[in-house]
Amino acid sequence: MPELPEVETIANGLHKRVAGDRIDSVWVGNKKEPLKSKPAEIVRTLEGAAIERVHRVGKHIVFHLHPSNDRGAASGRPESHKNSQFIVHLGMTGRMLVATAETETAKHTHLIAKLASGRELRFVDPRRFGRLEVRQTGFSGPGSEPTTITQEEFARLFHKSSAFIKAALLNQKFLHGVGNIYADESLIRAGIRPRRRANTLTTAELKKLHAALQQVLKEAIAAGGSSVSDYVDADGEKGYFQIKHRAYGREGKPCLKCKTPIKKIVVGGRGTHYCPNCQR
DNA sequence: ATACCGACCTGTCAGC
DNA sequence: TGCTGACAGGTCGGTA
Repeated sequence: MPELPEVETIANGLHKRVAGDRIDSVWVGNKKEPLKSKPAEIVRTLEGAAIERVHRVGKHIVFHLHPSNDRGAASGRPESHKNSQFIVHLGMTGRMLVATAETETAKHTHLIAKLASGRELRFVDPRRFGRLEVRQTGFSGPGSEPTTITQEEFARLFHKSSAFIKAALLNQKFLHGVGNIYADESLIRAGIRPRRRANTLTTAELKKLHAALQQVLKEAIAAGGSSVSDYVDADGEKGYFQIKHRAYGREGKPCLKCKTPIKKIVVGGRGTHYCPNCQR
């Protein structure tokens, strides 16, 4: 499900709900896939920690933790606890829910953190492509932040890559947070074909792509932001509405600009939608 | 360095 | 209704 705008919406929603709360106890499931850190380390790091802040880095949700006075001090390792972070990647189907204790546990629940407020933070992920990790050091993500990168940095990033521009946009080591939908949507807005080699884009085209990407992400975040609360409810994503896609999922439908049917091809193993007329 | 492909998993949906 | 196969918004590792 989630790309940058969705993760941003979810992270903001989580921040509103659980910042200031404290994790009293943690249950971790026995499936190993979603766990990037050892279960015992996740439990040790989370239990007793206060949630200071929740925000998005790339496609990751980052919980900044803070040892609580009693347990952190009593455990004798307040320093190691100081900058710990709980990092969640939702993969394709992951969800972080804030539920009441009475809410029935959904199938494929892999982690439950009981909060001091009586509520629970639950990680549910049927496909188990998501990842849960704890760190004692800061996490800055694998690449640059697409929402804030300058046009110059953006151009520098792609200038030397001979990869298809679509693949380059998806490469999290360049920009983190851009997924399949917004890669397609930024390319159609910029009028650039997905199979163009990144290093063949002119300065003007890179400029257009940079603007298109930031614009489409901004619009999508704004759309998601209006339904923040629903996203992390136990009921899931009801109420979330997406921006109008111009390319993604519109194979065979007329281009909104020139009526040419949108084409679908595969680039880098991902379904890729574009307008053969508008994109060059 | 890059492209392609399978693998990792489960759910859903179209088609028969 | 039930089965099968294709496909899904993500990432990794192997191979050419």
